[in-house]
Amino acid sequence: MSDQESRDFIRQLIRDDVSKGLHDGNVVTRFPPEPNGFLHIGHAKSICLNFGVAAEHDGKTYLRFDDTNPGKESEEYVRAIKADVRWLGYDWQDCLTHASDYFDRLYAAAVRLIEMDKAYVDSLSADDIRQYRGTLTEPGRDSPHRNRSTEENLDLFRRMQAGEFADGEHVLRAKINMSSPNINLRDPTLYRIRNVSHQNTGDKWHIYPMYDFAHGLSDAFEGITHSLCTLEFEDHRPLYDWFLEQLDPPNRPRQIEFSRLNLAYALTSKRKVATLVDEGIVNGWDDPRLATLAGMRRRGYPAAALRDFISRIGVTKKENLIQMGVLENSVREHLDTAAERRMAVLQPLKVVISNYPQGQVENMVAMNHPQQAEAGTREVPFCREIYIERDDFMEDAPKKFFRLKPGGEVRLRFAYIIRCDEVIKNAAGEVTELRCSYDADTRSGSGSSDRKVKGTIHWVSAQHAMEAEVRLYDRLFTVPDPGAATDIHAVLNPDSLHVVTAMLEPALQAVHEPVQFERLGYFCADAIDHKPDNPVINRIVTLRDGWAKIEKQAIAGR
RNA sequence: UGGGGUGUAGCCAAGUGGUAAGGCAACGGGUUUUGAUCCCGUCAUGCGCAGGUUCGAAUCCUGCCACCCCAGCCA
Repeated sequence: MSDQESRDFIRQLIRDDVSKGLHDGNVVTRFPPEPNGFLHIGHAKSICLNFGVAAEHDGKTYLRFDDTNPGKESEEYVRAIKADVRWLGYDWQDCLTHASDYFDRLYAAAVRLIEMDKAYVDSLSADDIRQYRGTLTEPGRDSPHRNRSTEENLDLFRRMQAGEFADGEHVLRAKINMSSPNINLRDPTLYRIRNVSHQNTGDKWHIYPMYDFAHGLSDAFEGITHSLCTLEFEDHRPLYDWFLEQLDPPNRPRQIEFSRLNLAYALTSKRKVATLVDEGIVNGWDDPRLATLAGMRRRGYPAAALRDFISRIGVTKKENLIQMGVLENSVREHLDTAAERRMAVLQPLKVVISNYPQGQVENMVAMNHPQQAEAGTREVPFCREIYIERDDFMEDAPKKFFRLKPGGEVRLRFAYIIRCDEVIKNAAGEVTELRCSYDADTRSGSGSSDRKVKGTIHWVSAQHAMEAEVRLYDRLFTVPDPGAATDIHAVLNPDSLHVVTAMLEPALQAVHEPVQFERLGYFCADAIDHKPDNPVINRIVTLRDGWAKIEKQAIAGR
């Protein structure tokens, strides 16, 4: 753990609590997603914070599904969320719960509030309740049902749960203060009628608790010491505390707010992502173009890189917009140290080495990692006909172009230096083949020549290469102006997924399963749409497990 | 315009009265059989603004300004 990680205000505050002996020095946190969609990069901040801070104090963290709104939630999402949290590297051990696990206790707590004359059944319509609530600048008015007798409230509430009423006929409200300057305290709804079955409790309940009522009490039931949530719940804290004061549970959690992660150009709104999925614009919540954790996993982002990214951005109460480059830098760093290198050619251009013996095959020794000898080596077959990347040749090359051009020389990585002698074109004037000659003294590692050339390029043997379909992905769904665009159609980029044919070297073929080619993710270190003027574009292709990395050289003049 | 928050570089972020850490980005240079990596260097006389207190202020006080959140029977 770095100093940076241990210094945010939440960690300081928790450290203070622990040193003061609060909660006997225990730290218990929770990550409470609603199972109504997949987790995205924003959730990673909350997961890392909650699990991280508890682990630092040998505490525990609950994974609690906040499933108080049946109909919008599903078991599919529960499974996906568990998988994502695990993949991110966190273990909730035996602390897996649901708000619905507490429905009985929550109901009992509501009854107690009624008995204390702190809650009542309101029979106003949703519209009327809104009218009575007042506005930001005007106080609200008491509902005509606010002074029902305890007996009548109890009876009505029991019958709400018994299924005697239709959705919306009644709600249970807390009796607090209709003229509070904090709108959350103007008699908030505790329970509403929902005659639908719940993924966890079936048809047992006809009423379901609201977030504010369920959340703080669930925290208390679980012995949560620090309930970390995002800034928009700041106004809810007085209400959170009100429930605890009224019901006085043995454990008193404390709510602390921090600012959510906003990643520039990334689409994280559940509603919008759901729309993309529902309309078939992406191939599901784990589409590699999405900023979901599942999408990033399929894209080849290591979980450790995501954790590192989260630790870099810090935890504060300030609104923020993190640049994509910070994430990409974390990913690049992790891939660079861990990923083995392979060569591949995405857009092949045939090269015939005319002075290389017909039929001869040499096995060139290639390092699997340029810095880490432990990664070992592999043999890559070399012969007279090879493919190079079309972009690695330029007929009218500018001065600064270091790769192959007519009459120019370039190093074939792990092999020889070649010179371009002849450019062959078709009737349309397109370059179809290059005739080159090689310098036999420049074989890689032979030590027989210390000749240097400026450029080094990838290649694959035409005879040994396997042709495979590879999906290339642009970066995450982007918006032209991250602050401005809210219209979902403005963010669509349907051309961002390409299926291309690549020529893969044998060592990559071994880990490449053709039927699962979409396991190949694509990562733009310096993406085209990000920095249109940057002449250097580095592509890193990664495999998710048993993965390799393919790099390409820069493309000049783009 | 009621209530709750937040302002330190292009983006994050430390700093808690003793003279502005660090990261990303950017820029300049070196090494390199990936134009990658790596290495070296540059990048706030300034902390939203204006006053005040103090030997000394990003830190304390006063007054402004800007931005974000709240009027679901969503979370």
